[in-house]
Amino acid sequence: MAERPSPPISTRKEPKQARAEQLLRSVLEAAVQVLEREGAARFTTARVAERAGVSVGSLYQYFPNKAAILFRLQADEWRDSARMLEGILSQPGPPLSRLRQLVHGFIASECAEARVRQALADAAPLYRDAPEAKEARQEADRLFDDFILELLPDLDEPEQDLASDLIASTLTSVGKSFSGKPRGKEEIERYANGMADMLCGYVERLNRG
Amino acid sequence: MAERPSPPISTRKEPKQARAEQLLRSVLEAAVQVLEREGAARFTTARVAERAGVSVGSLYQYFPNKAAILFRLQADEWRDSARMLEGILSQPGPPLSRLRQLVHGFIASECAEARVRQALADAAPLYRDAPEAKEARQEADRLFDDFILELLPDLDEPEQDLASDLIASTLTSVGKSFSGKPRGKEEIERYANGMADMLCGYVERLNRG
DNA sequence: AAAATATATGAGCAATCCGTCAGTTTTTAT
DNA sequence: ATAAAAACTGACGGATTGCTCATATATTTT
Repeated sequence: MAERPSPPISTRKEPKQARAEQLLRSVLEAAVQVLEREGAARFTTARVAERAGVSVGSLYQYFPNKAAILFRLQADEWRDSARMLEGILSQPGPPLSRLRQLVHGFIASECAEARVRQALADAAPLYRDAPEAKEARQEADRLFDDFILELLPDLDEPEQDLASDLIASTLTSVGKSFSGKPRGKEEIERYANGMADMLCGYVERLNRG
Repeated sequence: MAERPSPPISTRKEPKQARAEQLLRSVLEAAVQVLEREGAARFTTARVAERAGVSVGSLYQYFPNKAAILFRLQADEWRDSARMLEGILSQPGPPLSRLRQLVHGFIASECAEARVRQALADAAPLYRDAPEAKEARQEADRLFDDFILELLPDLDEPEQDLASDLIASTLTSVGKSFSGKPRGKEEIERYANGMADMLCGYVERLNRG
């Protein structure tokens, strides 16, 4: 029905010695570098291994296949997003101003490592349909839904869901599209402000009825 | 600096006989089918040729490389978008109601052939950085900017540009993200309404000052 | 120190894919 | 009918890539 036969992505073996952990770190770091410098199309296990100063065989002891490396990088970023959401959710202040914070945070983090994110998105078909992907998103999704609940407390559930989808998509996809070209610092600021205006306006409108 | 060495994408030869035109049509049709049924990863010149009932060599007489086929499909869709924009621009009626039309049109067309669009987006790295890509977008971009001018006549140019970027990105990227999963008919309607509310609210807010 | 376990290596296999080109067939021009 | 031009064919070269496995090294345990 979908893209590729959906490769197994779970991790293969846990490192039990210190050098193994170091190796794993090297591989992940090298993976990021290869993505950034060479792009998704030239992202190769051989190249990652070479850049990490490690043999391909070693790499395959801790990752069952190429997709697993990419998935791991993406999952780590989803975790970071979840942490950011947590931070903003736990802070005091009016919900709308925290929505603004969220927008700025998302856009900033997207632009900060734009090339890696772009390459990771280009490689998405390799891990997108894996069952592990849904699970990995869940934490961030749940936190975001909590936030929406706080932003739109008086709405029916179906309308809440719709707004949640819409706002989340806007944050992630529009951010990605914006970070496609390299941007200056104050350009980023202005864009984030515009997007925050748009989303806050939408939330206010929904709350008014 | 970027992804692939950016392959040449211009068309190779014009068909001068009727059967050649037919062949070209067969290839393009087959290309769409391969994208839809097999996805971007399995999109191969050999497979396209086979499905078109044609030899690879014939295919390469009218397309210089694989990317050119994909680019052609994408360019065709951009042309379709431009036509839709033209249609909406030439109609009478208040600008905001036409923005709503635009939203519904974009979302509907994205959902109608979701699988092909998705696959085409997955393959984007192959043609994205080609110089022809910018040119192919231009018509639709220009028309959209005209529309923004009509929606936000009293804004300074930098703010107009920002709004244009933001609204265009929302239309395209959010639409794509929404059509990622298969959707029911009235679900699409509701989503388009939500997005139209959001964008119209934003435009009103900008016009108010 | 010796055995057992964990880790690392990298040559090489199997699969795939893009694109070419020498040769054939069809259409058009003369 | 003959020649020239256009279109079509598909086997094949060259290149890349994902991943394995027999072997070697390092670490821990006994």
